[in-house]
Amino acid sequence: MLAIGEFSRLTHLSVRTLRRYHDADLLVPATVDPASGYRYYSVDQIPTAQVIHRLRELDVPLPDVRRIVSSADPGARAGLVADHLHRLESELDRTRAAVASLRRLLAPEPAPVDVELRAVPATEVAAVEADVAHDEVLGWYAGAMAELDAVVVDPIGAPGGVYDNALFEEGRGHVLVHVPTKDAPRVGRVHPVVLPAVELAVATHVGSHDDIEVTYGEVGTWVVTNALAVAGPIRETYLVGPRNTADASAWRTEIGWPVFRVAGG
Amino acid sequence: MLAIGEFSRLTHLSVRTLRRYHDADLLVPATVDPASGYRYYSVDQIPTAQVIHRLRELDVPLPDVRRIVSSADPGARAGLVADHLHRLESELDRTRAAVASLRRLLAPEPAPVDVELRAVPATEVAAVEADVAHDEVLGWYAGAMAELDAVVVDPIGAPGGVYDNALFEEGRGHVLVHVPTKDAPRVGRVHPVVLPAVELAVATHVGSHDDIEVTYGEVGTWVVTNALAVAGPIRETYLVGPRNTADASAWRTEIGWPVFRVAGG
DNA sequence: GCTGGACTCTCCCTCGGGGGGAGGGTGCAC
DNA sequence: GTGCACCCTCCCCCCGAGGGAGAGTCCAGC
Repeated sequence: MLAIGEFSRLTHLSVRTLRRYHDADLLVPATVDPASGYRYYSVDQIPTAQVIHRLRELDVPLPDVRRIVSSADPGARAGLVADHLHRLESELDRTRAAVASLRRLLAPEPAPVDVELRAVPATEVAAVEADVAHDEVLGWYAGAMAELDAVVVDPIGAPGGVYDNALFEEGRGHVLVHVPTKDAPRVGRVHPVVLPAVELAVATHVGSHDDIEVTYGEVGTWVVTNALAVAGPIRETYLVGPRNTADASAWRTEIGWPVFRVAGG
Repeated sequence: MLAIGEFSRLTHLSVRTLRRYHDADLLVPATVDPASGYRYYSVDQIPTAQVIHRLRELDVPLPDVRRIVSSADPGARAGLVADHLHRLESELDRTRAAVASLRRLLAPEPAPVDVELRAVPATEVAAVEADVAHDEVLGWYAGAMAELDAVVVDPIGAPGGVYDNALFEEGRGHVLVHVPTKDAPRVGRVHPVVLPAVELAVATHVGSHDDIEVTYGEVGTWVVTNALAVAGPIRETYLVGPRNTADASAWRTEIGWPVFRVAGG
């Protein structure tokens, strides 16, 4: 039996952290003296402590660590770990995107963006929609678009998306992806939707979506300087996207922001 | 002039977050109505908001973000950003190491480790020492070892290190790297040191240092099961290391833990 | 000019995974 | 039997974000 200080020395986890792990039911001492409250650990607990240490280095949340170390079945354990490695990978993607975008934002002279005002009539489309959290949008989008592609055989234009502002303001919001078609079917999640008529401030973003926010900013500036105000969910149209070419620099995304004229303008 | 809600819509930063950035002097509204306290932003602030957004996605701490966006000189700004990208890279290394180690920890049957007790006499060495934070050890080590290599021309053995336990328990501690030699010089940070005589529990770790903790655990278990206790800073000896071969799987690191016999043993 | 509703303000609580330190009880070698 | 290192619990702080209460403000429509 090892006192907490000695166990700390053997595992390179601080005494404080060991106590917290006890409180969190993550690494319970082999015995606890009921009179003094002293924690005593067994040498058998060293490997467990090491696994916990590594998982925490990967920022795995404590409840998930508990689930992993308390799962007896090595197969299930490997699965849980694999899940977290996937999460790390997607975080890595996010980091890569932010780095790329930052480079362009800090580049000496960003290319100017042309913004125009366009009246768009009400349009019937085949759509899939849901309430989605901000960091799940990419995954949800891939699934929804695949389903649309499978169901809609005669698209009459480029696919698009409609993104509620709450998605950005509150981290969660309504998202809709669509393909324009006559007689939209009603299969699975796919169903017909009529997108309402709006007046859009439209700009075309060229290249990867990593720095699409730059174009959003340009549109926003244009909208404000032209005495307009933003009035509804953002529309995007994927003129050229991953389904057309793997070369992200060739992608063309139309960004449309519903606007209305401010009284004072 | 844009009210906070509109600016939020244009930048995809939440209203809450914008207020916090104001409090933190990070993104100060162009004007604040002194009577009502209402914040009003200018469209010129959109690009700044976007840079901040990206930096935060990279987990750059707010004070550092402030330093970056408030530095007028683009050169200095690029330098600050580059520093953070370096930090991201080293975090990535840490993640890689933790993943590799985790894989080995969860591997079905880890190789057994031979531990032996060895009396080591007092030894004179040429050393470089400092108080270092845990996450700076690797960088400090590289510099110190390079200086030792440059100064010590006639090493009579493999280099080594002595690591205070506080390094692990409190995240900061005394570290010493050394090369055994006769008549150690006193040049720059290099100076002679006599390592005291100790009794060491010694094991040899084979392979990359990513999972050296596994061997530490084995030594710890051995120490305890042999009725010994840990008594001082850890010693490592780099029998075969990066200076000998780039093939990490061939590295051999001797781990020595000073011990003394427990009375009851 | 008034009213209603959307918008904004400040202030405090919560969360997660740690660290610092106070104040007091324990274990054990001498 | 005494000194001292060790251990205990408890509370506060940190960061960067979100939730919600309660009150004040802006402005379009009437």
